[in-house]
Amino acid sequence: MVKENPSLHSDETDNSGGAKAVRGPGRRLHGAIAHKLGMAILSGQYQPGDVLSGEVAFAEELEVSRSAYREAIQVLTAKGLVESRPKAGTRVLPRNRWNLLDPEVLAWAFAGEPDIQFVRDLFELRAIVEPAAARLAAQRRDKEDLRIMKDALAAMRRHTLATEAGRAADRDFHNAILHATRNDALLVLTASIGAAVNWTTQYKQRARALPRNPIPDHVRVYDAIAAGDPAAAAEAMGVLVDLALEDTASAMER
Amino acid sequence: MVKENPSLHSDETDNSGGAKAVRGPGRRLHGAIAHKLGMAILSGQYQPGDVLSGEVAFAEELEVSRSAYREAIQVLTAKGLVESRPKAGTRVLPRNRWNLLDPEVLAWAFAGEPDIQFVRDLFELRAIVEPAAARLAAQRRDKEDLRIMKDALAAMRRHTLATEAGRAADRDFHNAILHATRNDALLVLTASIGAAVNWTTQYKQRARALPRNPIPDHVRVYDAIAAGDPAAAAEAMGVLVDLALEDTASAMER
DNA sequence: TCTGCTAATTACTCCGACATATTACAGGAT
DNA sequence: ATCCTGTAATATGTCGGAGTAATTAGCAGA
Repeated sequence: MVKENPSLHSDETDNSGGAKAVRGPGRRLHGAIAHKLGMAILSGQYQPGDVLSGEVAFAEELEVSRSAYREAIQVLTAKGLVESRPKAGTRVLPRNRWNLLDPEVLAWAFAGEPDIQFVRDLFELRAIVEPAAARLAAQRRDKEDLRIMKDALAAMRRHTLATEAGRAADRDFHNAILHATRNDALLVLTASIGAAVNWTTQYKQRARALPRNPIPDHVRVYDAIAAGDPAAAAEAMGVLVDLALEDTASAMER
Repeated sequence: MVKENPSLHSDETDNSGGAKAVRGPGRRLHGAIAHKLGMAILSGQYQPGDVLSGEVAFAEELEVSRSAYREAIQVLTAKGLVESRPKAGTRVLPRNRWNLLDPEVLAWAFAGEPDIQFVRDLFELRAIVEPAAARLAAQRRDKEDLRIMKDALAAMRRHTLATEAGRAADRDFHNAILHATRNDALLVLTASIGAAVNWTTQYKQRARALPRNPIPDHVRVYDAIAAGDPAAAAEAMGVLVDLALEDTASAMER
C-alpha cells in the first residue's frame, strides 16, 4: 500500500506536502478530519454536488479508521455541509444548506482565503444587527453591565489593540453590550460572527499599523449606552462597524 | 439484562411510555438518538453542567451500539450542546455555547414547550433583521425576483394559509425577498429562524381562526419592493413581523 | 413505454479490543 | 500545612472487521 496523502498522525515524522492537518494533542482525531474536510469544502476544493469517495477508500486514504472518518462526517452533516445516503454516497450540499453562521464553519471559511462577497455579507449583517443591539443595550443595561463595559474600556486603553490582552478586552466590551440586550439569540449570533471576523483581521494584520485610534469611538458607544440614549448608541455602534469593515477590507486586499 | 427505556428499534412492538423516539425508516439511528438527546437538553431535562452517564452505560440503556451513541454525541458536540473529555465524561455546556441558531437546535427547542423568553428573543431578532432585509431587497431586486414574489403571492391568495400549499407559498415569498438581498448570511439566518417559528405556530394553531387576512400586508411589502422604496419596504415588513409575533404569542398562551 | 422485480453498491450498525488523555489521589519535599 | 510530583484509575478515543439495511440502477415483463 502506498501512502499518497499527508498523514494525520503526529507520530510520523513525514510531514510532506498538503495542508498541515496533523493533529496536535488535545485535539481529537475525528475533529482534525472534520477540520480538514470542512476547510476543503469551504475553500471550494470540493464543490456542491461532488460526491466523496466511499468510506473505506477515503478513510484508508487518510490513514484513519472508518469510525474516526464517520464521526467526522457526522460533524459535517450536523453543520449542513454534506449529506450521506446508502448507495448514493456522501455528497456536498448546496451552499444554501450550509450553516454559515456556525462558529466552526465561520472559522473554516476564514482559515483560508475567505470569499470577499461573503465577508461583505457578514459585515452587512453586522451593520444591521450590532447597532440594533446597542440600541437595546441602552434601554436595558444595569449598573453591573456598565461596570463591566467600563472595566473593559480601561483595559483596552491600558493594553491597546496590539496586544492579546487588549483584544480580549475589546471582545469583553462587545460581549458586555450583547449581554445587556438580554437577548440570547442576538448574543450567540453576533458573538460568533464577531469572533471569526476579528480573529482573521488580527491574524492577517500582523505588523500593519492601526488606521486610527479606536478608543474614542468605543467611548462614544459607552457614553450613549450609559446615558440610556438608544438612538445615539445605535449611531455610534454603526460607526464602529464601519471602521471594522474598513479595517478588514484593507487587510484583505493584499 | 432488563430493558428499562423505550426502545429505539422499530422492530419492537413494545412502544410504551417515554418520548416517541422510535426511528422511522429513512431516519438514521444515530440521528434519532441525537434528536432524543437534543430535545432532552433543550427542554431542560439535562441542565448545563450535568454529566451524562458513560458511553457504555448510556448506549446500553438506549439499547444501541456504542458507535451509534458516539456518532449522536458528535452531532451534539458539533452544535455546541455538549463537550466530551476523557475521564471527565460528557457534560452539557452552558447555554451561551449552544448554537441556538442552528436549524436543528431550533427545531428541538420548538418541539417541546419553547421557552417564552427565547421566543421573544427570536422575534426581537426577526424584527431587527427582516425589515432590513426588505430594505435591501427593495434596492437590489431584479425582474426575476419580483416575478417569483408575485407568483408566490398569487399562490397564497389561491390556497390561503390554512393549507400546506398556502404556507409553502408564504415561505417562497419570504425566501424570494431574502434571495433578493443577495446576502447569503442574511438568507441562512432568517430562513432557519422563520422555518422553526412558523412551523410551530402552524402546528399549534390547528383549528384556530387566523386573526386577520394577511394578504394585504404581504402585498404592501411587495409593492414597496417593486417600487424600489426601501423605507416603505422596511416599514411594511415590520408590520408583518409584528403580526407574526402576535400570532405566535396568542398560539402559545394556552 | 411503463411498471415491477432483482441485484449490486454503499452507508449503517454492531461488537470487542486496545490506546490515550485526564483527573484524582497519595506521597514526599519544601 | 502547603505545594509539587509521580502514579494509578477511569472514561473517552481509536481501531479493525463482520454483518445489516436501504437505496439506486438495471433488467425483465406487461
